[in-house]
Amino acid sequence: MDVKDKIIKAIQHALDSLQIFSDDFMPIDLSPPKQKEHGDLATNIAMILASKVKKNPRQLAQELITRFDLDPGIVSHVEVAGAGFINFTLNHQVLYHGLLGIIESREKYGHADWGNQKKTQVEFVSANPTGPLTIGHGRQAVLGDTIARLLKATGHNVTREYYFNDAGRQMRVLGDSVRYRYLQLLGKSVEFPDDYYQGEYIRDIARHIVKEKGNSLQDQGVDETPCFRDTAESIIFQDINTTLKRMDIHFDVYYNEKSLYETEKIDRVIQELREKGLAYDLDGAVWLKATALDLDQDRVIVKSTGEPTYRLPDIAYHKDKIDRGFELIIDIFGADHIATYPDVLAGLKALGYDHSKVKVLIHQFVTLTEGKEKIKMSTRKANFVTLDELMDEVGVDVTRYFFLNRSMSSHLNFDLTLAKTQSDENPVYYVQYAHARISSILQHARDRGYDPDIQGDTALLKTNEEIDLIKILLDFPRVVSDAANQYEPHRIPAYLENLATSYHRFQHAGKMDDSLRVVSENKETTHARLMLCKATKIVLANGLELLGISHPEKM
RNA sequence: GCGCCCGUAGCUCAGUUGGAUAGAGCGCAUGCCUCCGGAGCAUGAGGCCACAGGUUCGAAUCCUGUCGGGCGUACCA
Repeated sequence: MDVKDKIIKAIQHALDSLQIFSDDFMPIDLSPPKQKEHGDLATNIAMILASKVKKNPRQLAQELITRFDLDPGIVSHVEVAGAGFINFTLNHQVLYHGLLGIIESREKYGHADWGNQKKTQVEFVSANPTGPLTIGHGRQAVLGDTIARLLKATGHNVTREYYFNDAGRQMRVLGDSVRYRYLQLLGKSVEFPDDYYQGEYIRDIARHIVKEKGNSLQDQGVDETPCFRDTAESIIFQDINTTLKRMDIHFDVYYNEKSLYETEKIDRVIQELREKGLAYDLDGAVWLKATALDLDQDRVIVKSTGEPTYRLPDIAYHKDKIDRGFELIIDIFGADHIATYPDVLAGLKALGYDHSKVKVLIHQFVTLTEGKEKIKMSTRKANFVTLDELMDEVGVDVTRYFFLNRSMSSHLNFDLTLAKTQSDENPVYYVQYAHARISSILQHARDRGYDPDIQGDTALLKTNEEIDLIKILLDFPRVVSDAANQYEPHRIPAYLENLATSYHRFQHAGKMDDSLRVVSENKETTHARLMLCKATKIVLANGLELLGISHPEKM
């Protein structure tokens, strides 16, 4: 990576000596070109500056490269190409050196420390306990967990948090739904309301209550005994946590909205807003003067019934996050919450807080299809596929990979029949297979008397397949840092598939040509190639680890 | 009506923040192992990057408009 800095410095030097200064702060772009014929790194600087200094870009590029002072031990070749690109080819020594670095760093390879242990919170899932987690929640759960993993790997001090509310109207309806099922189980003929929770799990909870309490609650309304609601909540929450654990997702903090009331944080927010003239009364309700904060309409924060709307606790909650010292606060929401967060940010601004610490990531919905049928998901109507059902069907690794494979801003089309029938052709197996295959070849080498931990002469690695593979391995830290920095986990699977392809190609070469076999009579090449295998295995494992996906030794 | 997201191969999706000849997986066609894992490798067919303008050396990417789909636009969360 210092290699890149050295080249940028050389370019900067050349520009200085030509008396070219770009006054607007413009970083010099130096990135790997798409095609390998164009070298390892390329810059477009000559094309960008050409018009400013009134020169033809190619000519300017020529002038620049004659002024470069680069160690040939680092950059073996520089050329002007295309419309004025400057392409750099790295000396293989740089690659060999990097390869050794991977093996030394092991499970730390790809990790970085630019997060500076910044106190970071990732809030996700945050589903109220009204039913089992669905495929829709799954996308968010996996995204949130993986973003947390990426941030941790880049040196952030990460807290995973789950925010929930077990007090509102939803929970009352839930409790009453259970009560109705309970009465039905006791043989009462009561009609189950259409807009109540229809799911089978409600019956299960009711059965549980019958078992525990018999018919002793048959004359109790939902407001007279907390039993229906509390039992439902505790069973459902347990269920949610079991599902999350199954996906290897663990939260550090469960934050209950209720506590915001108990500690009077809600009241204080209203008071403070009033003092600043940013809240006012109208029609018996309390309004947030959002128009004074560049939003298009004012919003109710306390209803005329005296109950707050979701906005108020959300503002108080985010204020509390900042008060707890978080310097980076990541909220992961589904597209249905798109309208709510500007009010929350405006509220924070109104309270004098730095809302730029809050990053709101919106993921689009999962549209579920079965063949060509589109299924509308709704917890209330019991029209959903649970995450557990999905994992039963395709397994945890496939489930996680499926959600991570695509960018969160794109709508995810989930074809159930396809997921079931093609599960063993999922690209996740392709990546895992490469890892297992390496384990196997390392074992094979040991069986033949080789010690894979002996350091070989890396300079013997020089076929196209070997060099390409090393270059991809060395790109891993950049990919991880970019993925973390942009909150885009899907870059990791894309990278891993590419890496797996490159590895398979490398090992396959030995099938076509004996002199390219990894394990052979030639001790020197064998030791060198085993190092390449080991380094690849490390990167595959580290990458899969970041995704929360297993990296089996055997499949 | 207004706001956000999306429109790229038959299907599902990438596209390194504006770069060189637009990619992968699945599906389709054709090849490749007596020995390191065939859950693999190679080759091929398949594209008006939704459409129309604009910005510049250069646009799938940025701007404007149109069409199509999703989600919002609550004194629901």
